[in-house]
Amino acid sequence: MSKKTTIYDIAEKLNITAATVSRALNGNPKISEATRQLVNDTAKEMNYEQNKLALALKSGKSFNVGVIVPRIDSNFFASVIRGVEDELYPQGYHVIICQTHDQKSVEIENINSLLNAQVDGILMSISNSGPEETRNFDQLLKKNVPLIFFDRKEKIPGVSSVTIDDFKGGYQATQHLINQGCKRIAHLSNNRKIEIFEKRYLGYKQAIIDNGLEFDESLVIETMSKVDEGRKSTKILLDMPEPPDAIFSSSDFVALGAIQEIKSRGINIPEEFCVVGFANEPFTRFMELSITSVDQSPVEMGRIAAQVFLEEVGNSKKIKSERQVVLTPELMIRKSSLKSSVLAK
Amino acid sequence: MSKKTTIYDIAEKLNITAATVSRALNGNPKISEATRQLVNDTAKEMNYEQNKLALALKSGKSFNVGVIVPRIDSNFFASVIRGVEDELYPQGYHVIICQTHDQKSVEIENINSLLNAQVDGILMSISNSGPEETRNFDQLLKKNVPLIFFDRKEKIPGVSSVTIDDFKGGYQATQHLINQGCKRIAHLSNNRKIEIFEKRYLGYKQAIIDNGLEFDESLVIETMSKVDEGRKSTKILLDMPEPPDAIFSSSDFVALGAIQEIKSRGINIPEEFCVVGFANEPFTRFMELSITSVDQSPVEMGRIAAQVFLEEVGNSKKIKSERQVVLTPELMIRKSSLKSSVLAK
DNA sequence: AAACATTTGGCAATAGTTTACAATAATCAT
DNA sequence: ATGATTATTGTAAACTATTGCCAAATGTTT
Repeated sequence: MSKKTTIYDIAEKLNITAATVSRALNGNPKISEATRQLVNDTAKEMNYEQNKLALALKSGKSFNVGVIVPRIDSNFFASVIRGVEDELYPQGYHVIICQTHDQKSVEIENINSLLNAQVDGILMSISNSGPEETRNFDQLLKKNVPLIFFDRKEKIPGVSSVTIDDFKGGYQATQHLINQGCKRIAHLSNNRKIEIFEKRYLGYKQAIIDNGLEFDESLVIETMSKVDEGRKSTKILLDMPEPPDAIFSSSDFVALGAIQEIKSRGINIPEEFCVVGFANEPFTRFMELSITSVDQSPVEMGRIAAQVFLEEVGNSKKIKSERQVVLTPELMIRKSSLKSSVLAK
Repeated sequence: MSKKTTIYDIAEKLNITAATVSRALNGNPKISEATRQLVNDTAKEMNYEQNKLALALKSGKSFNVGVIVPRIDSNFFASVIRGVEDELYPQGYHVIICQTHDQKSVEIENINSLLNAQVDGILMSISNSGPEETRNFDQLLKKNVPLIFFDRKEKIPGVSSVTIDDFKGGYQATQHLINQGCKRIAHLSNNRKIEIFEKRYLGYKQAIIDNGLEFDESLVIETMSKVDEGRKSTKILLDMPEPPDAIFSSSDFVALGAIQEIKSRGINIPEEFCVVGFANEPFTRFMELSITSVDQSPVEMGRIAAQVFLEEVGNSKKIKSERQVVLTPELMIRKSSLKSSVLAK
């Protein structure tokens, strides 16, 4: 209906050129104060609003960035996105969100789609399932579109990333269990082709070795990050001839499943069995039997990823410096792993 | 670095016009099969990708829609967004997400910002705090940008919305508590200027009246949707001379706070006191004492909101039909309100 | 009054794509 | 062979905003 007003409309009304209007609105010093005032007033009066599309086409900057995550309805990713938004919004950027549902094929589609939507950059956490085929990162890099990984990354020269120290997270969690007196600690991991899961595993392993405990590979099970899968894997562990007395899980959901299974067998937590999760999902705090977990400061992670992006677009021409930001994880000790005897001392 | 290839590049290479290339790529029937083939092959070979910005500028459609929510790190909103994405993505749309943190001022900024990013429509759930000032919906409507509310809506003529039947949700929850034998049911509401909270309240009230129980306004407390606020309000209720024997809360988080407070006083749930929440957040299912809650089918809500949007853009010229889709809530009965005696019968 | 400097704003190109209209070439009928 | 018809492609404008270059217009100096 009411067509949007353009600088041409303003120009026509004032009997000047669109160029002048543009300059006036942009505070170009070559415009007289009088004209500037007049233009500004008329613009306001006519409800003028700059068409960002035209600007984007002209300047080659869309002021949109893409964020690709496995899924959005998880607290971790939602929080990272929140961090990204908090940082980017004040700079005039918008965030376009894509979910991969953990499928590489969708991931590839998403990247293409964002690319021809002319995003100024892509922040992403890679998906873990699908064939081994290479992704289309080359395209991105060739087009000089900044790419920044967070959490789940891939080693690509020249690409920045923001992660936590997953090795340390795994180590801390395991060390904590050992401090609680646990002797036979199992690990519910996830697809270890993904760096973060491999590192959590390595941290776990190292802590066991450093403390002179026996490392038993059969106590490590790769488990999808779902409650039911956690139950299943825990069944296997508890049915072993020599069952473990603690579980360190690389997922809170899996830890929850584990707890359900353990309780259903009448085993007391934490007295007889300790459990530690990973990600510090809100429910770990809410549970009556609150769950010890490793916090990844997701909002902070998002903020920093956004900052790195801003740096890279700022640098435009300069040497493209690869940054690898590593945040420190924090172990949130709760009831699921805190033996009262230890608490007492 | 490697400049993106445009239709001009293809045209030049083939010694034809950009117009012909454009037509060939778009399957215009006026182009010979031979040329079409040639152009398509060359385009593929040169890694051509349509510049969506240019298209957007030309056509006036950006293929972006804005989604405005109070916050993204809540399962409900994240799930709605997921539904919207699922529906819109296959149609070539992208979703731009904005959070208001429940502040009207931010909401206004968001709308402006999305508008001059030339979004093709806005789906939103309004914020509940801030001054009473009118919002800038008029602008939207004048510009003929489709606006669709979901969940938290406002009554605006000509604007479609997707909600659940909150009255029914409130009624069902309360009826369920009455069926369990509860006699004195309190309600932890929220800002009742927001339609959904008002309706849940009205449903609650009606159920009480229909069942011949005494309606006591002092048992209704407006409470922000936070765990701690839930505890506070529950303290007040329990300290009353004639305390309630059940709580229907319009928020799961508040219900959780209530449960914490009740338990801390040694009152048994559900035997002595029943609690029902609203939203069916995942943790209500996970808790050892699982919480009865009203499911709002958020993913479905998002899908439908997206469908309504697609209809409206499709209609373009036709009569702008206002649609009010109302979904049916589902009461998920769990331990926090299920007395074993009743279970037995 | 002439010469020069300065201010101000117009012209036209640019970004990449689409499309109404025009033009050319080829085919067919008379 | 001429005109009519069709098939295919080209021309140029449009979408909106920005910007280098240039031209008036104004003011200043001698």
